[in-house]
Amino acid sequence: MKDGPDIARIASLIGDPARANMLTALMAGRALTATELAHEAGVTAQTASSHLARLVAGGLVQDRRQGRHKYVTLASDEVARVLESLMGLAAGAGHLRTRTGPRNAALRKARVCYNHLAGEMGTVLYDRMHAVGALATLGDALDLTESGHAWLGRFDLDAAAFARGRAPLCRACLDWSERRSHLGGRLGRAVLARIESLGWAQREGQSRVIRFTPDGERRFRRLLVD
Amino acid sequence: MKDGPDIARIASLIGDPARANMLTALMAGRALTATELAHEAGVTAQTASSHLARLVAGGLVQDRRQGRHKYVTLASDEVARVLESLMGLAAGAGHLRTRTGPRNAALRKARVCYNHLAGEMGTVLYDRMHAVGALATLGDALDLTESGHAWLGRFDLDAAAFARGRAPLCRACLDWSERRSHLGGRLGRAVLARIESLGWAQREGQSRVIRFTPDGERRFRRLLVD
DNA sequence: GCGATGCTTCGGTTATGATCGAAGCATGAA
DNA sequence: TTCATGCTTCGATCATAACCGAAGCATCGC
Repeated sequence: MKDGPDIARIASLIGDPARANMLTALMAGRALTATELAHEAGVTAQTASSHLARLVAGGLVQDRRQGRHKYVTLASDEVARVLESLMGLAAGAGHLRTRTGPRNAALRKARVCYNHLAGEMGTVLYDRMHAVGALATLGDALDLTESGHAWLGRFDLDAAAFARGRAPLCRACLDWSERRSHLGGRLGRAVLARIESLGWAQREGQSRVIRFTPDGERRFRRLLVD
Repeated sequence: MKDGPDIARIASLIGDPARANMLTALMAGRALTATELAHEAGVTAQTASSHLARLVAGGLVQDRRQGRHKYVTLASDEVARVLESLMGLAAGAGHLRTRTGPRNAALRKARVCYNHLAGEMGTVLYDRMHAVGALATLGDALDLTESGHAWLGRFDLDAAAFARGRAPLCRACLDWSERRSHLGGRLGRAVLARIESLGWAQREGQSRVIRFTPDGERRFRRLLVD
């Protein structure tokens, strides 16, 4: 009756529609200002302010003041993963908020999950890296293997260059549309950044959609199978 | 602003303290009756009835009538995993509902997560099976390898005997106390059942705690390292 | 048949919190 | 300085839903 962590506390935080909209918007990985989030949630600046105060107190988001702006981001990758898994449940229960349309198809194809690549393209990458032995799971710690370091050369990425931070280098993140894992962590972020800097794909407006160019997708897929 | 599944819908379901208590109680894996759940939640039978109706409608639990009783279980392993990950967030935010005590230590050591073994003992099993190559991850699909089938012989378990069901045979489930994966899925359930039938451990009362006997723990650990 | 038990429906009370208008307080620009 | 912008605090309104008492309806045991 009273063992374990207080699950209701944070669930009720996510359970309010306005706050859920804010959190969903923050899944795009960008830092957003308080007024931008108010707009996303469809409420006035005053109410958004109180919502944000609660989210900060609950440890779900972080805020950073810069001049007269207040920039807000998700507090951690773990928060993003919980949100993603909740989306999986909601989608499975058949309660999509939007009818399936072209916009939704694009979301399923490729989108940003906090700061890394998700959707079909994300899982393809993850699966391939596993198949060639670039990734190895030991316990829950997903690790980049020796050959994985070399393999990353195709992307002109040097894993050794990443400073050792507290956040894990690799992270398996469950994808709500594909129902499988994709690559998260600092490496996931780096790969996405690389794809963008190569001009293979770019984020669409303020949404989570990542739009690959036809040529970009071809190059990306070829890089995987070679 | 309005893409993706309706996350607030289910989060608000979990967000009510009474319902959260019910769901936490159901994490023990047993089917509970409506009145038992009312007691767990600390509310009267009437209010529990309406809460349960909501949980069923939301797809979080399943109910089965038997005589004049109503037996309730979690709807799926996925629900259990989401709850477990929410506990991880809540625990990380430092908002445990109970002060750390002997009861809590037992919970961290070994407990049941829906229907499989969690806590330190669960992660030890998972790590070991990975280390000896009994488990392999391919994409998100965790799989039992050839050698894994043989390895299971130590437990007198024959994976081939499990009927092929819709639920995956193996499942990595994130542990809120250990912050790592443990073994879920039908195999996880079978292993726990085996441990119990061997008398190595048993569930404690109505809680989630699994109490190993000194001898049982010794045998279990020896089986892993041999 | 009878009473007891388990669950549900109905009605009404109450508390929580989501919301906004208006005013206050910073910061940055002119 | 003065004005505009971004955010917060205060106060009040209002809707939602959590809750229980009482009554209703099944099912079980006798």
